[in-house]
Amino acid sequence: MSVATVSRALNGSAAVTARTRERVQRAAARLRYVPLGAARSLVTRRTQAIGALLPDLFGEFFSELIRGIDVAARARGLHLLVSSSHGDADEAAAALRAMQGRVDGVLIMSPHVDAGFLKRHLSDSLPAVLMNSAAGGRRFARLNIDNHGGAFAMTRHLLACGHRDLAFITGPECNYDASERHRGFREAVAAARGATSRVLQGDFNEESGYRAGRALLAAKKRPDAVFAANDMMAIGCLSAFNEARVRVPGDIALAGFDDIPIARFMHPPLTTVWVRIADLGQAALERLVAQMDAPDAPPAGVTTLPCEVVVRASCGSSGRHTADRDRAQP
Amino acid sequence: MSVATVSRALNGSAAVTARTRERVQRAAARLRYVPLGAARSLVTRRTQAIGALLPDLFGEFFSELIRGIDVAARARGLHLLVSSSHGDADEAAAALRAMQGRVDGVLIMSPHVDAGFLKRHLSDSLPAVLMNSAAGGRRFARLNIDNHGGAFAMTRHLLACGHRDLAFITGPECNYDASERHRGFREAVAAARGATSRVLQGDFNEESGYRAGRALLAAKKRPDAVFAANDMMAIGCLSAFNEARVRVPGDIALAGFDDIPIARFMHPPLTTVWVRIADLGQAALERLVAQMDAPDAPPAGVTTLPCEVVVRASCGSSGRHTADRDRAQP
DNA sequence: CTGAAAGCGCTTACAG
DNA sequence: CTGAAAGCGCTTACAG
Repeated sequence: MSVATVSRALNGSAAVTARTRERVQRAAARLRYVPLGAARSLVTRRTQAIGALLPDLFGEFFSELIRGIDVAARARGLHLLVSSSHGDADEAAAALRAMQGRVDGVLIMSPHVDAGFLKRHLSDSLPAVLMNSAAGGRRFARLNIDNHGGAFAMTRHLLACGHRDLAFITGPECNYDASERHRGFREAVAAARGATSRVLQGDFNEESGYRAGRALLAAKKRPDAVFAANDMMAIGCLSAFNEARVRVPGDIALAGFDDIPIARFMHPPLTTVWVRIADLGQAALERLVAQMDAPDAPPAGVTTLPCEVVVRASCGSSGRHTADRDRAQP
Repeated sequence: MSVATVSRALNGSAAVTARTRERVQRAAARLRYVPLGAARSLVTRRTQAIGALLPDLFGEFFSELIRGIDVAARARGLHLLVSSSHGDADEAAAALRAMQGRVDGVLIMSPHVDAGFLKRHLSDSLPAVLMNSAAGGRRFARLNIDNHGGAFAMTRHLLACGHRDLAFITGPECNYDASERHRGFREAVAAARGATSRVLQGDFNEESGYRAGRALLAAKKRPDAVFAANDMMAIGCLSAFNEARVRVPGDIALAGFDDIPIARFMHPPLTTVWVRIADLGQAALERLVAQMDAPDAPPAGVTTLPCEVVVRASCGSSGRHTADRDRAQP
């Protein structure tokens, strides 16, 4: 039996008798034969792998995101190559270059990425989808969370609860999500009469939220409500308040962003903006696959995934309420 | 200039003049040429990639673990292929088979894996390292957390705090970490005079901890202390206690396991067992690389990483204390 | 130090 | 339906 026949049998070609296919499969199973990916890729020009370039892996946000990508990738028989934790643009560039020629497409989420960066480091022929990125232009498909809308809605919610003196804990500078969330906050405050606000710098980690919380407690006048640009910082901030016996929401209201799985288990359960993180990963992968299948199709443009305010106990009452414990796990 | 020379220049072969190398590199940069991984792999028999087979990706444990693996892999120029979320042994087997021929080695952490499974689905020639696995035998290197020792030490700590009526929330059945932690608890209780215990079934997710907490509150007699087999469940349990206005540690002490980054930000901060999760991933990768470099070396045996009880506020005082807020982030 | 040539293990027209 | 043969893009002895 020739290698050609074996190849056809294993790859499900129609031009093989059932008997032959079966014999081949049996033998392959017995010998635990697995075709060498490299050889196959060399001739098919497909690696059956996609790459994910991520900024970092701290916290539940990224485990959710990777999970969404992984599930969608496996459903399509694609392998997932991850690369993360690059502190600067050079490391991100190296990671991106190293992926080239090893993957059929890349998913990119990185604060260091802008149009020029991509032009320099990304082959024109490699399909790519940007997640939560300011850059993109016409060349790249983009998938964004509605950071601005979510932050705007949450700020409106805080105002509707009667809070007037608001504080915002920002994410890292130059981070697109962070700046969009900040913008949503700013605009909602500007549109409200009699509302004042202050801003504290954070970096999306718990520790920076904790520090911001301490700083707010030390201020001459404490705010009515604190809106942290993500849940991790809100949790850090909550920890500072709890430590100081400042009651939430009795003394200060507190809100986050992302609705990471743990948010509902806080004390008090955290009011936050629900982002379907895993869905973002999944949608991004599917967008990428579409691009890989039709490389000459027109660029896909920007898709924005909606967010939703999830009202729990940390902001005081506002009339509305969500029976959250009953909501299915994402 | 021949392709051979280009290849040598790009791969750092000594047999090339500096001038030639420079010309090649300049041209490669200008054309954004990246050697095709598949072709290179085919001839070198190295993919420069390693695979990580993980059971799931929920929560901070896995984001920490992947981070540790990723950092160590990048330091060695290796790509990281992840595969997770397989609900049963068949899916895990498919994932493992699909990786074969695409990676130079695999890191395996999966509750579905035992000696027979590995024998059936893993090529003899593929280096592999098992993390937190009961299986292994002589064929595989293993890297385990000292689950038993950590749980034993934590239970001793609870007893030293004066608690006598203990409850344990277990992890999923058939999970090695879970059963080892349970064993540590059981043995420490058995060795203590006058101590009683009860066990509640959990599955390592917050929700199951929450349910266990509710069940404990509904019991005729509440325990003095609850030891959850991981932090996620402890957090869920804490949420149930907080909701019911049961004070921790005033009314019931509570301890977890893993010391995920968020544990210290709970209210009260969670006493738990510190596991250097990222270090586990990193150590496993280094063990794997050693095996890849010396495939004929004798199998490495079992390494057990120590754990450490981190005393925070959730279990009441015991004399000892850890200045935890000051501990450097891992 | 450089080049010509073989060969890695597959897939896929092309014959038969 | 099956097989012989070319070729994918690299690396690496082997000559020169």
